[in-house]
Amino acid sequence: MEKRHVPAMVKDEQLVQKRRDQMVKSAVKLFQEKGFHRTTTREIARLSGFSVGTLYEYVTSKEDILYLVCDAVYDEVTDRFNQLLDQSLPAAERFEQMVTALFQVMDDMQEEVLVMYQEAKSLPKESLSYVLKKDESMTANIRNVIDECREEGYLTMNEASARLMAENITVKGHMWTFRRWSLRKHYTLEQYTRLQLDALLST
Amino acid sequence: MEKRHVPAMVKDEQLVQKRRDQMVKSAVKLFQEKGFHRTTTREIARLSGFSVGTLYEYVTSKEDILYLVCDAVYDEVTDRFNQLLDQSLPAAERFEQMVTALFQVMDDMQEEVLVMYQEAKSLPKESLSYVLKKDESMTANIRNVIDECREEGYLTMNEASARLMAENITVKGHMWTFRRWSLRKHYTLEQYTRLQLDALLST
Amino acid sequence: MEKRHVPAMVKDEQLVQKRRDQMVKSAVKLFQEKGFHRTTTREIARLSGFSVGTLYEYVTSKEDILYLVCDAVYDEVTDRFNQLLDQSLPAAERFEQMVTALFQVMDDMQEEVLVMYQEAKSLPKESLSYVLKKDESMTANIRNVIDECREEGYLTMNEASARLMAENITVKGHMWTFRRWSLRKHYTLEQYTRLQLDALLST
Amino acid sequence: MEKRHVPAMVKDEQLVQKRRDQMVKSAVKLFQEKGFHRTTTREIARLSGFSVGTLYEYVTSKEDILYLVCDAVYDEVTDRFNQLLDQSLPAAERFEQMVTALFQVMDDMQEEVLVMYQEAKSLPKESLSYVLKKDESMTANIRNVIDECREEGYLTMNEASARLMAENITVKGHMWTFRRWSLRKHYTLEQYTRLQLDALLST
DNA sequence: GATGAATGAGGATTCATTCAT
DNA sequence: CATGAATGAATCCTCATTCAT
Repeated sequence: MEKRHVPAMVKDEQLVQKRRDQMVKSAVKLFQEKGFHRTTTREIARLSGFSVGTLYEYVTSKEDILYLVCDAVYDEVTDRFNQLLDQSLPAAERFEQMVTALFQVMDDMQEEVLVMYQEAKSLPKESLSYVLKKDESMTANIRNVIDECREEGYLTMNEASARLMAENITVKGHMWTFRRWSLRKHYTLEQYTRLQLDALLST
Repeated sequence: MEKRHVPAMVKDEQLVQKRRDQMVKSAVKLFQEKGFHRTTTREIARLSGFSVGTLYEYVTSKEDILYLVCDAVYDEVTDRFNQLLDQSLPAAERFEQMVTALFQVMDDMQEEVLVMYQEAKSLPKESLSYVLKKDESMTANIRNVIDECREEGYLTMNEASARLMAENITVKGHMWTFRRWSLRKHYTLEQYTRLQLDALLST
Repeated sequence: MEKRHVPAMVKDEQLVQKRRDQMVKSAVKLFQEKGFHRTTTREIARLSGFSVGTLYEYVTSKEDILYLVCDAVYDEVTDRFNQLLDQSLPAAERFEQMVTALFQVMDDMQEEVLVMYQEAKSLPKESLSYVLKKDESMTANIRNVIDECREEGYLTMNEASARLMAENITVKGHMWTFRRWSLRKHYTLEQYTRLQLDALLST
Repeated sequence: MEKRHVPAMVKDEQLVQKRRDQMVKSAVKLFQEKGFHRTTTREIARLSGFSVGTLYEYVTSKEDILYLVCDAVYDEVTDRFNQLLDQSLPAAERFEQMVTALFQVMDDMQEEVLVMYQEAKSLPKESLSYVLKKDESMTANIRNVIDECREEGYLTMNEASARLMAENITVKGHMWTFRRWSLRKHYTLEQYTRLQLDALLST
């Protein structure tokens, strides 16, 4: 999936990457505290360690920053998730591992995921659909594991159920972040993972 | 649960209710299109059929409007949900009915629920916790049905699982609205309901 | 000096007078607390015990109220002042009595005088010059006493000095209100009066 | 006396000073014409030669501007006053010189002093008391000259009378501005000064 | 005569974006 | 490349005044 190109005035690619990383880091923190709309470009620049003028050398608009944030968060989520997966395991363990990994990543990246969840709607249409595609691709990965489990006979369910299970797992991951005000009161991550696995596998 | 009092300049309670209803209706529409922050008080007033000045006779701030929206949406969700429930059914049917009812309400009130979901975070702290309490109480209702099913032996699971199931059902309801871009492509409401029920009951 | 006519919708002259008295009383209190510009017509109406609508039955604009306030204050100042004067006294005593009376009235009507002093500048031109005329007439009264004292040989000074002495006395009266933050720290009204009399008469 | 710090967004201190000088100059003119409340920030910005946005780079609120005006006026009054004083003169001349200097400054800075006089009450409490302190310090300066004259035997009066004389002189200075509508009709500055000196010294 | 709901022009303030240095 | 001062459109909210009941 090709990324949406975000034009920069500065040519040095390395520098562009570095500055944008700083911006994303600051933006995540600020968006989390005050939301996208209540955060000013000045604040993002200041926290990033440079001036507004500089910020606009690396980005065309405030919305670009939000896009970069969403993009970066999704990339890191995907990376971490993939790193936790071990392709060689047998079906039963693959499934458990996959869910555990997903929830672990969501736990590690709570703030970032939450920000993306709550602010993505402010993206311009095109960027939004790019982000949704990333989500779909993540769900597709989950779906793959499910399908492999089905092929190995570990899970028995039809097409439609498998697809929905993938969606359900994605959402169960997300809800660990967006309903944390409720869930953390009653479960640790391990308990949450265990119980959701039980529910999914109807033990 | 006591509502947060929203002061009005106008004394006539009937009129206050009427005008606020108009405002809420307009606000839902506009918030859905452009989000809370991109919607102006003028637009809300115009769409409601009166002037900004009048709007501020019924509300203290823009945030009040958001609060009224969230409050109204939750009230209607709860009302409709309760109206669809039939206390006299046997356990198995009660459970199905409850889930079906919830999803039905979510489907009927997609826009409203979605707006509340996406904009509630812009509420001032106090109003936000009021809204969260409403959510908790809704989940508690679901939990009650689950507990009755457990008492009747229709469902067997421990405390922790029951609690989580309630949360899961709530979220499965919500996700029908916030993931509709994905779910509608593959399922009708009926299919979605059937499949989620199957998943919940591990048929 | 003919008063500026302030038109009213209501015909009953008695009622007009009564309502305006209420308004003036409320307005003085509010103007003193928050100044003319920060006081709203709604507040004046409420404190007067009737509605904004009613207020505008007795007055054409907010500025009218300020005019009524200034007018009323000046009238009462003049009344009280005159009542304290005893025309039959000999020169020396007349002078002391006049100054004492003036200061006494200023002390009694601090708030009112201060409000008039600080807000009169917000009057429309015409009303302002009416108020200034009242001030001139008050100073002229003082001047008369001075002139009588000169005629009786109690005071010896030329025309220009006499005129200025009248202005000085007027201002010494006013300053007891507008510099009260400083003067009250060091003098009682009696001390202030005594010392100013000494200064005027160069004892 | 430490000034109240007025924060600016712009870092360049020189520029801040320059822009604030422009603002103060424009504000004095506008406040004089229409008063603080009837003057808009836009007008001040326009007359200063920049935009509203720029204005708010140098000031936090409209009240800040009023504070800057009062502060600047008092500083200039004090400066000019001190420059006109000659410490080396003998008592009698010192006194005359001081009063003459004060009245001269008041005459030179009529508009500014008047504005400060009429609008200071709109300052927030803290700024107001700062301005009052400046006034006290000015009066204290006058008092010093009086005390020196007493020590040199040129003036004989007790403590309380000396203090009041200082207040009286201050007010006689101010009244040349706030009663100019009356005083200018009858006196030139020189006449006014001469007559007030006579009155003070009971010639 | 009294009421108070409705109006909308007006005002203070913010902030994304630009551009000269 | 970096800076940060300048811009002004946009936005929330207020309040004097009106007018239908």
